[in-house]
Amino acid sequence: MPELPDVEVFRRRLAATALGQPVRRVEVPDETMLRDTSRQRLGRALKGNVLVGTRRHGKHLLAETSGGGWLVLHFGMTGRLLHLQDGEPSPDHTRAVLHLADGSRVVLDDQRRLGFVAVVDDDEAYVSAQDLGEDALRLSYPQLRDLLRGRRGALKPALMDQSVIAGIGNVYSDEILFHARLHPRTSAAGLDETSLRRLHRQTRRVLRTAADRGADPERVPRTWLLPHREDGAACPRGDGSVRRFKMSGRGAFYCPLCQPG
DNA sequence: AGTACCACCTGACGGC
DNA sequence: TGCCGTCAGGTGGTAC
Repeated sequence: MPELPDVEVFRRRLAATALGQPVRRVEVPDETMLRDTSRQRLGRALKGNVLVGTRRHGKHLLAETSGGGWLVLHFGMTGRLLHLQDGEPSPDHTRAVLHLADGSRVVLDDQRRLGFVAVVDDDEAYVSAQDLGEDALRLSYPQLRDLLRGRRGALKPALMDQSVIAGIGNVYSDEILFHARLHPRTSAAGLDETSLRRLHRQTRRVLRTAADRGADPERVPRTWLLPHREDGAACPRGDGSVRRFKMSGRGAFYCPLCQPG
C-alpha cells in the first residue's frame, strides 16, 4: 500500500491533527519497530515537545519536533498512520502511539512490521544517508531525462529504484507506465523526447491525483489501471485486456494494446 | 550497473 | 479442519 501517495495522505493527516500539540506520552509496544533508536531517545525527542512541521521524501515521513529532532516513519508494505479520538479503539497491529494533549492520538498500525520508527538529528542528513533520489513530485523534467539516459535497464525497475527517484513502488510504477503508454520493459535510456515528456507529466499527474483522492483504489478514476490489477481484466481504456507478468520478482500489470513494446 | 533470488514478517486464499 | 504452496503494494543483502 504505502507508496508516495499513501505517505502523502499520512503526512497531511499528521499535519492536520498533531501539529502544535504537546505529546503527552509515547508507546512502542514492539521495540523491534525502532530503527537505530532507543525507547529512551524516542521519548526524549517527543515527550513534552510539540510537532512543529512535517515533510515527506519519497516514502519516508518526517516530523520536526520543538526539541529540534526529527521523528521518522516508514510504512513498509502494510503500515498506515491513523488519528484516533479518545475512546476509539486502536487497530490490531498497533506498533506505535503518540498520545496528544487533547486526548486524541496518532497511531502507526503495521501488520507485517516491515516499517519502522526512528529519531534523527537532521532531516537533510537523514535523506542523504538513506541514498534517496529526488522525490518523485519534486523531480523536474531535465532531472528525469538525465537520470533515465544514464540507465541501462528497463523503465519499470528504474522508476522503482529509490536511489534514482524516491516514492514510486510497484503499483504506481504500473499506473504511470499505463498512462504514459509505455511497456514496463521499455529501455529507460532509449526514450525519445516525446515519451520522456509524457512520462514526466504522467508521473506528476498520477501521484498528485492519487494523493488528492486519499490513495484509495475506490476513489481513483475508473479509467485507471489500479482498480483493474487482475490478469485478464478488461482494459479500462480500450479493447485490450490486462496482463500480469513477473518483473524483478513482483507482479507487473499492463495492457498490451495501450502499452506496445 | 542491473537483475535474480532470498530474507525479513504476517496473514489471506485456494487446492487437496 | 488442517496442511501446503502462493501471493502481497517495501527494503536490503548476496551472488552472478
